Amino acid sequence: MKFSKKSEYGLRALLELCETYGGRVLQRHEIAERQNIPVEFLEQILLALKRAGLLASRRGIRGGYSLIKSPEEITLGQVIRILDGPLAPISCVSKTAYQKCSDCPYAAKPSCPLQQAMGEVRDAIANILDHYTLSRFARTQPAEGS
Amino acid sequence: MKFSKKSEYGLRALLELCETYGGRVLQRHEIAERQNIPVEFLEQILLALKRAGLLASRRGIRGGYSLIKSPEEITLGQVIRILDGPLAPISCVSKTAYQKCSDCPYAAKPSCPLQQAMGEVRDAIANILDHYTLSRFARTQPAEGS
DNA sequence: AAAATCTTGAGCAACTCACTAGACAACTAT
DNA sequence: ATAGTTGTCTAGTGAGTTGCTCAAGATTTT
Repeated sequence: MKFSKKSEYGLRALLELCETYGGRVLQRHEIAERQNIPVEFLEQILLALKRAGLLASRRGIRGGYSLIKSPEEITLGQVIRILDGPLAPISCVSKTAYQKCSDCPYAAKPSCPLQQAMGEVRDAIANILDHYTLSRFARTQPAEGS
Repeated sequence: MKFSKKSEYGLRALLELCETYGGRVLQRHEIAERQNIPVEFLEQILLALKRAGLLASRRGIRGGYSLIKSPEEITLGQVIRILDGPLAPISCVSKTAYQKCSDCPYAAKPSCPLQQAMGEVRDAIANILDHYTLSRFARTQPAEGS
């Protein structure tokens, strides 16, 4: 039930991009250094987020990445689905990527115990992550005491 | 955020063992056939559940496996933790297997946005799975209509 | 003793994860 | 224009995990 470094890095990168939202662009190495992420790996992540429409980028000497959607409109659920795929713990309960399980003897029957239980889990996870906005996420500030 | 075949097979096997709880033992090939699980793989799973104290086994010609804890006392959370490890989506929020994240810049600070969000997810998952008993699980019967 | 079952441990192909490398495209300062 | 700096794309790779198989051994019943 782990979720990947890719999502973790992606969310941490967005934390940085939130701070400069509406202002200047950030270059990959700035984000990578501040968040301690391997720069080439980070790049793939930023590219994926760009293709999904969350980020814009500019090349060249004053280039970099910037958020183009408001942090209020982006949820952690969206980001994780972009980077990690569906949230559902097994694909027969996924709402975004449903797939009938082939080997389960209950697949044909009207109700499957596993589907019932995992459906509840899926809903609980989605309920949190799809309502957790990036702005709330970024607001959890590391109280810089010391 | 997937969880493994191992857990899925384990839970499906326990479904069978619930039905004969208090009665006769079940042999691995019986469970394997009914639930459509590769028999040698199933074996490893049953062994793990035995070592964890959920099952007893007997060798020899009238041998097999049987539940030794009441289905009321076993939760899906327990089973999944035995077979798949901790429920937490990242290890810095695990209650059963906590591990400080090494590369996160917030690790030293009093609060980490990721920890906050993932902690909520962990709690939600655990809250469902640690209260979902095997007996409730097995009660979700495939209404055999047809 | 023989047959059936569980037990243990090793092995393995396929896949995924986390990351790296390198060629290429675009922008911009001069 | 062009050199230099940045993002873009595609492919590759080593380590680890998943899902499963195989073979030899231990234990029980008949």
